[in-house]
Amino acid sequence: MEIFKKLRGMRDILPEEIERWKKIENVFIEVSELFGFKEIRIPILENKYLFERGIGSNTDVVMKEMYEFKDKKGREIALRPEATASVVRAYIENQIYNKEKITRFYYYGPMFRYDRPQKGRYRQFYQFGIEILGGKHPFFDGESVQILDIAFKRLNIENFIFLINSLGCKNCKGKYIEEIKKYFLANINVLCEECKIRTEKNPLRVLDCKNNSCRAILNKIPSILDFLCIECKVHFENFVNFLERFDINYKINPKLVRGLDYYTKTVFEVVPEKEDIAIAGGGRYDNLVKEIGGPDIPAVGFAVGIDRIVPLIKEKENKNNEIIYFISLGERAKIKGFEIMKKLVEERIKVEMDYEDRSLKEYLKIANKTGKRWCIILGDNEIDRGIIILKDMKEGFQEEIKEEEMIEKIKERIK
RNA sequence: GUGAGUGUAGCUCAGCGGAUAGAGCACUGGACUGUGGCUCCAGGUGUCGGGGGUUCAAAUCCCCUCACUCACCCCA
Repeated sequence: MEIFKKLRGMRDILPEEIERWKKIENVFIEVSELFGFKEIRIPILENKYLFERGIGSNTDVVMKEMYEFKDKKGREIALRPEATASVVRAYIENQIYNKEKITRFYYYGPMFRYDRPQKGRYRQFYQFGIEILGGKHPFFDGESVQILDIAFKRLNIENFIFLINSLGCKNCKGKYIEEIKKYFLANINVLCEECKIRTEKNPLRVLDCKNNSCRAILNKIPSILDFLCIECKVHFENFVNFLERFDINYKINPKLVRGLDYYTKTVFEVVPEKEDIAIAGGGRYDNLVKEIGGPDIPAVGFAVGIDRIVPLIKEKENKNNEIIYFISLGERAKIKGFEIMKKLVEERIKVEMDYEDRSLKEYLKIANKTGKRWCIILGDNEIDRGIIILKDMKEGFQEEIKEEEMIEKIKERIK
């Protein structure tokens, strides 16, 4: 018999880990909602060209990491590699810009990229993200960063830093690209193979190449920050001032470019200190809405990699100890026991029962091993006397409780 | 897509040409008949990832393949 195994890059998240996931999700949802964000749920499948147009057809994400296929009618479909393009599509399709000036969305769900799996990287991974549509003021950028900062701190993640940069608008970004392209062409023989291609297709990407010979010539390259037009420059300064004013731990990195084409002006990444894996990333995308067929509307947002946050959360509480383990001995006790169990459930008390015929000793072993603190023991003796036994596994203490007083007493004890 | 490492009991691993493949933990039963954890005793733990080759002899060496892990690329 063939044993089926999960697909490469996929994973099962088991109950003992779920508590941490839920905690993280809830913190991000809560903080976002406090800032007036509303949830949007978008499809996992989209027209493949939405991503090509939105993210950029020369990006790695689109070129080699997209799960794509044809459906039964031959339509070109892709599993979303990220959510921004979909959110913007929904924003345009539902004409939300006609309903409000500023739209604040948050989303949460699985994304798919056909990557080689490794630490903190999966083919199905989970992102929480926000998008603010309709605002061009740098404080919207600041707000995004602020939400991340508050959420991470609430999760007791302390040692992280925001790497920030500005890519400028269409004009200054374009001028800068021209400039560095000329420079790279002049030094083309020094560049690695990859970067020779990048010089043609996406010169910005050469900036964060880790190859030594490429890095050597990058030292002499002008900073993009010196190419910003007045508007972009002021925008960036205001953004930085915001970070200063609100005590955000940040560092300007003029080489930070990011792999998605739609970014303009502000870009940022959150990196835990002493690690070079980004746990969140985002920035402004003032041209994207127009690019995929909507009106000319500026926007900013971020995405957090939940898979990468989970290992940073320490606590691992055992939630099992709040479930009462109901031990019923014999057939009579099973029926009577289920009656009692139902009453407990109606009172919102967590309880579980094992209906197999086991000895009391075995039941207690199981309770102990699975970390239960409380057991209810019910056998013929107890039924005849109209009582139940409530046992505290932790203290090794047990008491007889009259059935009529049961709910009240149990609530009191297990509180 | 490129490179490196690892696949042996349910788990963590040892064994690295030689006999019937081992340890700890976990598991099952008993000492203890309706009272767990501690202790002691007894016991299954196995296609040695899969296929092929070399050899008198392969878990061990070689080739192929698959899976996992890590790194590069890129990203969350």
